[in-house]
Amino acid sequence: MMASMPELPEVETVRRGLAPHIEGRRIKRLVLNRADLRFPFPKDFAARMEGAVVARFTRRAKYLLAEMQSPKGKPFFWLSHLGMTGRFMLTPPQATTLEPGLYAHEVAPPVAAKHIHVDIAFDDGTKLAFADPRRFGFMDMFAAPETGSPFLKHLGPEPLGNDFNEGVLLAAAKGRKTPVKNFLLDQRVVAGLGNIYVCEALFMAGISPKRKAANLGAKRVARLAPAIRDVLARAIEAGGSTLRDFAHEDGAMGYFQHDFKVYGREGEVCSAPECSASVKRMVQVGRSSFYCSACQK
DNA sequence: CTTGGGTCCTGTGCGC
DNA sequence: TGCGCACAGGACCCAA
Repeated sequence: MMASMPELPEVETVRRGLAPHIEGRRIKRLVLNRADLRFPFPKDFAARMEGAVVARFTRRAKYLLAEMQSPKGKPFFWLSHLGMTGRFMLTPPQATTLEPGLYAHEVAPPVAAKHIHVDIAFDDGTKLAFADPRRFGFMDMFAAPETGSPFLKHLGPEPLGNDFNEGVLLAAAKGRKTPVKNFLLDQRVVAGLGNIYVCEALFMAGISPKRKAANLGAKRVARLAPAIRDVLARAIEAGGSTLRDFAHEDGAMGYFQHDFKVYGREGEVCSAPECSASVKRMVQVGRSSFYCSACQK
């Protein structure tokens, strides 16, 4: 079993878990326990957040996006990125203790107090904390998405949305000399994939991570686009089941227990039927690629 | 425009 | 047993 890093499916699961608890609630108080995460918090972040209502809690790529309704000013957007180890922890109004792991995206021990960087209190008593030991996460604030934030400006299509298909992928791959692995990690091509799901999608599509994007060809792209969608959709389903499970047994929620086919399985026998090759690992763009050289061409 | 490399951060797990 | 180091990862930034 492997804890998974927050890529699109994990972020979506966090969104679904949190949305019903915070939508429509007003932030009474927000406390920053430090001035920065990966980047500094926006100027006057706490002051501008206080008093605002979370009108809608959405997602774009790996970003959580809250539409905030401010009584004293214009609506704005609050963006959060979980980085590698970022987690939101929710305490419902009646509860007295923080519930560590609730909506966390990975198997993790309780977070030390020193890693809790943001504390939010809502007007109904709901509390929300953001913890991130490695501080690869960050938050931002802006008036309009797409134009207002450097993080959203150049994002490609949502892989599960209507704007993503083989045609788009094929067009984007044209002339790209970079390996398909690097190509799919490029958020301008398709938004929300990370190292794990790129490895899995390429395995599912039978494509070598080393293949140049420009040399994919229509046939492989026709396998790749659905593979990307399938691998993400199934992971979201798995995340959804962890959300449902939590309602019945407390404690273990939000923990993904994905069964990856190649990721993290170096040396193991390939899971494809009839294939006896072993899963290989190599480094691309400074990150591990796991693949089966017999199945992926 | 494309591509590659450096940087940020810290807990974990390995080898010696 | 303890130390040092590679590794995990996303996204920005800069240079060529």
